[in-house]
Amino acid sequence: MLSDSYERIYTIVSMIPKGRVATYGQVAELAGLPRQARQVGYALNNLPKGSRIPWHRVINAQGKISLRSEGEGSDNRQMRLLKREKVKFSPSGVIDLKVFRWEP
DNA sequence: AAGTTGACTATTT
DNA sequence: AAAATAGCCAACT
Repeated sequence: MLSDSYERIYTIVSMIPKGRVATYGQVAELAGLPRQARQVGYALNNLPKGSRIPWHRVINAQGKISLRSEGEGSDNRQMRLLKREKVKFSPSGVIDLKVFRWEP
C-alpha cells in the first residue's frame, strides 16, 4: 500500500516530457509537497515494480544524477537513458538545467 | 511512541 | 571549486 504522496509524486514524474528533466524539489513542488524533495527521492526508491515511470528524468538541483550508488562509471542506467532522450551532458556529467529543465 | 534515515537543497567552510 | 554543515519533513524501524 503506497501513500497518497507517493502517488502524487509518481503522477508528476510521469508527466515529465521526453527530452526534459526535473529536479527533486521541482517535482515535490508540482506534486503539492513543497520542501519535500527528499520525499520524492524516497518515493522513487520505492518505485512500484513494473511501473514505467521515467524516474531517470528526475535529477538533483545541481543537474547531476543522485542515485545512491552513483560511482563515476559511465554504466549508470540513468545517464544512458537520458542520453537516449537527447539530453546533453557536460563533460563532467552535468545536465544544463537552464536548457533541459521541464517548465510546465 | 520516539528516534533514525534519507535518489534533497541552500549555505557556509 | 569542492566538501562539510544545517535545515527540512515524511516515511521507516
